[in-house]
Amino acid sequence: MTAAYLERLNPDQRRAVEFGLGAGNLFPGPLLVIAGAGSGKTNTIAHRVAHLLVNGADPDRILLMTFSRRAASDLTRRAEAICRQVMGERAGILAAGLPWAGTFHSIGVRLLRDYADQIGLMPDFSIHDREDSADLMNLARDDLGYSRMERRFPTKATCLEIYSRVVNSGAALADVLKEAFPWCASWDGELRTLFAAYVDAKQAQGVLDFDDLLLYWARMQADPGLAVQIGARFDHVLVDEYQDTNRLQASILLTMKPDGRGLTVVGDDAQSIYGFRAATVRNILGFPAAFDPPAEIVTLDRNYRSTKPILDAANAVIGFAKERFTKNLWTDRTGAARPELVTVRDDMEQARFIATQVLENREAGATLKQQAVLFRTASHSAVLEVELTRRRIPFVKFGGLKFLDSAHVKDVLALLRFAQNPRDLVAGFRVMLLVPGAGPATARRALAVMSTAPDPIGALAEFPAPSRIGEEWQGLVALLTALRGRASAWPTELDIVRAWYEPVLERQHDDASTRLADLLQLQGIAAGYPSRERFLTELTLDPPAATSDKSGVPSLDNDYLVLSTIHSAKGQEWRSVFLLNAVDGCMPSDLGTGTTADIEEERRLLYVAMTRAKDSLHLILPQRFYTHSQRAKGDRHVYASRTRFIPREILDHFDYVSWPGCRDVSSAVRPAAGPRIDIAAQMRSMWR
DNA sequence: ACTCTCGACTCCTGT
DNA sequence: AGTCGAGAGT
Repeated sequence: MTAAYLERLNPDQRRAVEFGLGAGNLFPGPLLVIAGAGSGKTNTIAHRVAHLLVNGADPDRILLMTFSRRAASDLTRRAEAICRQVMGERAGILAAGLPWAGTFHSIGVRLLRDYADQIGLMPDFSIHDREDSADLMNLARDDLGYSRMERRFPTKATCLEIYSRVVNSGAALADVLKEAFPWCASWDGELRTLFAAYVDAKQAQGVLDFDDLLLYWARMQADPGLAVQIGARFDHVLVDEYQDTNRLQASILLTMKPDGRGLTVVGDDAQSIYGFRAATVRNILGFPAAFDPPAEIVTLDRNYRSTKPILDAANAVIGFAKERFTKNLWTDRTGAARPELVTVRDDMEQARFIATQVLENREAGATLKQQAVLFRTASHSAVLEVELTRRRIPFVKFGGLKFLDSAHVKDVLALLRFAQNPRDLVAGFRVMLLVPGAGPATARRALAVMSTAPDPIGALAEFPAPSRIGEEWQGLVALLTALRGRASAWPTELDIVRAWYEPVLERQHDDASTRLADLLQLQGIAAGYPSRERFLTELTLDPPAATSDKSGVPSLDNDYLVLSTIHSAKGQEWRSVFLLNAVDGCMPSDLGTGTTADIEEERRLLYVAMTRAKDSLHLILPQRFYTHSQRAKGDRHVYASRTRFIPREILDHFDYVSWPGCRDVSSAVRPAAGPRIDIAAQMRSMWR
């Protein structure tokens, strides 16, 4: 069968698709595909999956792990489309899609629920997200008395970060402290005790955190019997974005397919940007040598996305990177425009420049959706968001604070989770504090009673709440009993949850009506899931990524500008890209410039941002920007300089302009925008 | 003993 | 916007 669909690929892509699959051989050795930015990576993986299926692979026995659920469904859809073209009617075998496509974490959950019995785990465990985990860490921290130390003990978030890093990197606590958290090194012993208590608490409550999903999976596979069993479920294992996996994920992979047969990993070491999550570029750099004979390497270095001047500039930036697979992307997309370094006075001007430019682009024929504004840190876009709202330019923001982070949404989810798992202390705590008159002490006592009772909700009904607490306590008990007894079906049970919660909302927030709208939106999302447990699990693992401006979520067919953190922009592309704050202190962020590795990661981050652009790229350099909340005496500004990743030697890859160009004369006379001194603050401080 | 309220302080990236 | 600690209030 001469396959027409293979003709569309370039020779390297074709090699990656066909590797090891000739002449009835269905179980090829390990393959590493180094896929540069814009090199048709997704297309290539989709073709490889399709090629496997066309050659008779069983879709139920293909494990496809990606970085996000969206990437998984993208790939599945494309592979299906190719199969339909090639196989016509016979593609019916793909009716169920690829059942084992998802993120490491979501696959982990499914396997753990399957094998729960054999590893002593309750199959209906609940999953804590980052903040729940931090809250539980805090409970343990309080119990141990660490919150009342003479010297301040690390915050709950820091404790969790340290714990997480130890787990994901497989390093010793002492080493992690020394390298990444030197200011906490003296707490070594206490932290160890704390982590032990944290683990005990999770187990007593039937709760797993994100890290556990990988850790339990890895431990499960450390058992030779189970490793073989699980490995044998899959003929092919494909992993995307391999540069952003950590040690734990690599060990899972290697124990599942020790000889590498059927194993394909794809990634780009130049785009490794999740080191802070313990991802290590070592995984991809060391992949070939993990096998004997070593894995085959295919490099995709032809870029189909960007014009030559943009690509040249990006190559120049990454050219300074310390260590990588040698590869320089090339393209035959011509184009005259070099990327622009645009100097503006401050972040107000930056916002004005972008709004103006975006509208100009639209006049010239680019839709808003074909343009994006990228930034290092979610808060960097605040001024721009105001400006866009003022000019009525619709936008959707990816990254940063999310829908699920707002207190009222978390309250409702905590209610559902507590009903689902009454031993979940974090959920219980949160729920009980909603009742007026109930504080931490009451909640603790009630939860203590529940934790030992065979029927926790029943025990809660018996619990003698202090008399100052009125009927609302009984109302909560009634609600939980109803949810526990499945008094109403999913998702209508959210109606009774909302009925109970609305008065709480009114009492606690001034803007209750906006928040109520969010809850209705949550209910809409809930309707998309078949059951409460699926809803809770999948929402935790795959939360909605975007927040939009206050005017509500633009529906998908509307045109809107994309604002995104660079991290969330991974894998995407736009005709025109603007990068905010391309200055030192933002790129690299002055928070994480401790080690060389940190700096190198920031360099790759800039590279990722630049390679999102197809036709036009603007890097904005505010001459100064304001740092907020430093002093009560008024905001201060700092003078910024161009990011160190674009040194003088490579400046000839850019055009250097300042904005507003033609209004220079008037700006020489007019006072600078933004407060130079905060007189209002001085007035206030006269009387204090 | 416990809850509530207020002001000061901190905010990077995310499965 | 949320967290944390101090101090007032019941």
